[in-house]
Amino acid sequence: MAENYNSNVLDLNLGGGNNNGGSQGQVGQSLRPRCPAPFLLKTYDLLEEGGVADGGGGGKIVSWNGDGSGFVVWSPAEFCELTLPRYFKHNNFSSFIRQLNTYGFKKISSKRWEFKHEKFQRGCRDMLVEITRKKCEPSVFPSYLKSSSEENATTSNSMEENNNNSHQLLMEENMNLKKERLELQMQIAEFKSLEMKLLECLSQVMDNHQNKSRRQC
Amino acid sequence: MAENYNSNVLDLNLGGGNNNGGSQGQVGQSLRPRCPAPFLLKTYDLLEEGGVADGGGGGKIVSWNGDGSGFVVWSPAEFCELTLPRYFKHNNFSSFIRQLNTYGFKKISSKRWEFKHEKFQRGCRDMLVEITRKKCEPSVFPSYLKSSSEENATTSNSMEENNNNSHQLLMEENMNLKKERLELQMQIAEFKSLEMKLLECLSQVMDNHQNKSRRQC
DNA sequence: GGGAATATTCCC
DNA sequence: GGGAATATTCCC
Repeated sequence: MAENYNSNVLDLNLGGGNNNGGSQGQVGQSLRPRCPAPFLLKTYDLLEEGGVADGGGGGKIVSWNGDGSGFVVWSPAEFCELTLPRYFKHNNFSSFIRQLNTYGFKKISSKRWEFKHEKFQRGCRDMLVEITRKKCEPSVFPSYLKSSSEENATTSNSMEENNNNSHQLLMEENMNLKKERLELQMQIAEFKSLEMKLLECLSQVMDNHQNKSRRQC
Repeated sequence: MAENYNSNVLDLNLGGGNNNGGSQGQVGQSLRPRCPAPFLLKTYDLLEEGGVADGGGGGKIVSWNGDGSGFVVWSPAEFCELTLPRYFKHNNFSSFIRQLNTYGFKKISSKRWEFKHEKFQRGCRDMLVEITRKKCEPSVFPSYLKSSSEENATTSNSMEENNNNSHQLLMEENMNLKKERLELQMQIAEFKSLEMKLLECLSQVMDNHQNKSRRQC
């Protein structure tokens, strides 16, 4: 039994905020949260417990796959009805899938509901801390931000009434630019910290190398 | 009875996304959502129903205030235990309060849990659509950003002639921001190339190291 | 799959 | 009270 999660889908205090990182730019791979996201812990524990052992019919509802490198939802219907509500505040398969995607899991079979994540493996609960939510890292900016940089031409026709409007637009663009600037500055901060770490690493490796060479003389 | 919301706190499909506005920049008050936020509807309906009529002891749990201009949670404990879970996915008073604040309600008594919102009144369910989530409209930027955005605040007194002037200033600031952006982007490009070189260097050193070790065996 | 809105939680 | 992270939902 695992009534430790949601008794009645209430009394739960694991849900939202995670004391991860606070307000620190949080560099891609560098800073590591202290504890895994609640979603990951719940999903892991749910597997350790077999979802709910069995759905009454004797068949498994959900389990690790053969080599523990992923997991399979054998019975989506029972999974939704019996398993999900005991761990989460819903019983929708799609919400569960949405979370899997958010954390970078991949569906690896078209024939059954099997999912994998490099850092989500049987016996490796400690590794969960390595899994982070996908953030929009590569092209940092929301789609609506991209436009503003190129189309400020404002094909103004009716100048009169266009005044207020264009002012509004300018203000908006301005705001977006500032937001963008902040994001760029944060990226730069991250690069700086990354560079520092790389240099440190390099110097350690070289030190290490030298020491060994010396010892062998 | 109002088991129409959360039977077992599940089966609920009203929760999250609201088909309001789509992806349209959504300027302050202009675009009006077609339907009120789920939170507002639930809170309104919960009042129409008296929370759960009474808590068994005969006393009201929650109700409109005298003139219907606000509402009072008479018994927070019962409200959490009995009312909240029937309408929401939780039983935490603080989460309920957080939502009230998000939608701009005000606590109007230090002696009891009474809340008001101009557009939240008994008999005016249609008015709920006017209530919007507080977004970070006024000072969009995190505190540490404010500096630059306010330096040009132009404490506008003489509105008339200030129009053109502020427009001019905005354009200028805009231009500067774009220039700045370009510079930041170039810095980032450099960092990327630097990172690449460092990583390459590191890998060479390590290769080198390995080879030597091997040779010395 | 993933963007984006709302909901819930945690923390100041 | 409100900022910000995670969760849940809706929609493309």
